[in-house]
Amino acid sequence: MTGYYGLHSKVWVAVDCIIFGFDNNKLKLLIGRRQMDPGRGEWSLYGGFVGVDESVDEAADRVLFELTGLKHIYMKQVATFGAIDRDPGERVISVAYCALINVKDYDTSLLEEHGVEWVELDKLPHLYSDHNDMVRKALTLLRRRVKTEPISFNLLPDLFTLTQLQHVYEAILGEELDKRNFRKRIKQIDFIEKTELIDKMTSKRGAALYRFNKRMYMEDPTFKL
Amino acid sequence: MTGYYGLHSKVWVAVDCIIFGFDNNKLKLLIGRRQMDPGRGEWSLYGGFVGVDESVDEAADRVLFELTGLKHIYMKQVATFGAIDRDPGERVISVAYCALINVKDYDTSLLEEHGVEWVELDKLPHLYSDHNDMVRKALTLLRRRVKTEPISFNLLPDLFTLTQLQHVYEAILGEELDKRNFRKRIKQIDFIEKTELIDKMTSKRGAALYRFNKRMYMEDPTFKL
DNA sequence: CCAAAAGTGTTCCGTCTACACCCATGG
DNA sequence: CCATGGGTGTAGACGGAACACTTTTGG
Repeated sequence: MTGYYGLHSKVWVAVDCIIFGFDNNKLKLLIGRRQMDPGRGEWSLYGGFVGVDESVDEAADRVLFELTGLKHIYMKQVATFGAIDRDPGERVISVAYCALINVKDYDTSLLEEHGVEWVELDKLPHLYSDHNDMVRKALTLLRRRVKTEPISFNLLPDLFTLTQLQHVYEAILGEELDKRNFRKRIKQIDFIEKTELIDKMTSKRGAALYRFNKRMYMEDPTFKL
Repeated sequence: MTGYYGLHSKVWVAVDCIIFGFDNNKLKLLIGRRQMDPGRGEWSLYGGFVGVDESVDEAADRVLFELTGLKHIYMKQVATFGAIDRDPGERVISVAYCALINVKDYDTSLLEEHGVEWVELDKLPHLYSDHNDMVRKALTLLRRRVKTEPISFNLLPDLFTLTQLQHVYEAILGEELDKRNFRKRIKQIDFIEKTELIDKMTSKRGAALYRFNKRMYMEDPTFKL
C-alpha cells in the first residue's frame, strides 16, 4: 500500500446486468434464482464481482458472456448503487449495466444451466437487494435513450419487419404508436434500409424485411423517433 | 469474510466532484492542484475515498461539505470510472458526481485553505487521470438535464432576474437564446414566481426579481425549456 | 371468399423561431 | 440627455398528431 491509499478501506465492487429481451411483443428481463447465500433462492439479476485484472466495463462484458455466450453486446452503465447495507452479507458496491439482446441469439441450454429465465417486465417479481431499483432506473434510461439513439435493433434479428420494430418501441415506451406516423418517420431514416427479402412467417401477404445499416449510420448518425 | 465474498478482491472506491458554478456570465468549475502523490501538483477534481461507514452518495456529500462547507446541495451521480490503470498509483474505482452551487454561498477562505479555485469551463486545463472525461460526461448530462428539470436555480441566489437566469442557460448550453422567447416560456411556468422586489444592482431601470417556488413545483413539476 | 396483417397521404393544430422597438433611470 | 439594460407581441414556418381504406394471400 503506497502513500495515502493505505489510510482508507477497500470494498468489494460488483456488476449487475439488467438484460432486456423482446419476445412475443413484450419486453422481458433475464433473471434467476440466487444460488448462494445470502438471499439464496430469491429472484435476482445476474452479476459478479469485478476482478483485479479487468476494468468495470470488462467485468460487465465477462459476466454477460458467462451467462449468454454472447460478445459485442450493446451494454451501457446505468448507475452505481452504494448504500451501506444494500447487500445483506457484506459491504458491496454494485455498478448496474443495461444490456439489450436478441432472444433468438440466446442458447437455451445456457439458460437452464445458469438457472435463469425470461420474465415479462410487467410481471417482475420482487428481486434481491436493490435490484428492483436498478431495473427501474435502467428502464427510465432505456426509454429516454430509445428516442435519440438507434438501439432498438439490438432486440431484434438482423432482418426485421417494420411491424416488429414498431412493437419493440411500443414495448419499451409502454404506449401504442400510430402505424402510419411510425412508418413515415422510419422511411426518412437512411440507415434503416429495406431489403428485397420478404418475411412470410407472420402474415399471409408477407412483409418487407429491413436491416440496420451500420455504415450509413456512421456517416449520418442523425436519429429522432 | 463470509461465504463466497472471500474468493474475490476488494478495491478502493473514491468519489470525485465536478462542481459547477456560475459567475460573470460564465460556467466555472472548482478545481485545484493535487496535494498528494501520485500526480502531486497536477490540476484535479476534488475527491475522496468512500469510507466503510457511509454510502457512496454520502461520501460525495461529505467530500463536497469538506470543500465548501455547504450541505443540501444539488448533486447527481454522473458515472463510474473503472479502467484498471485510471489511477497511476493503485487500482481505484471512482464514482463521479456533478454538483451545482451558487458561487456567492461559497466561503472564500475555504477556497484558499483547500487550494482550489474557480476556472472557466472553456479554459479548463488538462486534469489528473481521467478527470477530463468526467467533466465532459458531466457537462453532457447537465446540458440534457437542464432542458427537462428546473436545476439552473442552483447556480443562482434565491432571488434572481430573468436576465441572470437566461445567462445561466446560455452558459450551460453554450449558445445564445432569444430574450423574448425565453421570457415567454418562463412566464408560462408557475413555479418561477415574480416577487415585488427590484434589483437595482445591474441596471439603472431596475429588474424584477424572481424566485423558484418549490412548493408550486411539487404540485406541478411540468418543465420544459 | 374471408380473415389477417401490410402498406399508404393528407389535413389540422399547436409549437418553435425570427425579429425591433419603447421604457425607466442613474449619472 | 443619453447610455444602459429591462421589458414586450406577432407572423410565418415547421413538425407532430389524428385519422381510414386498399392490398395481398393462405386457408
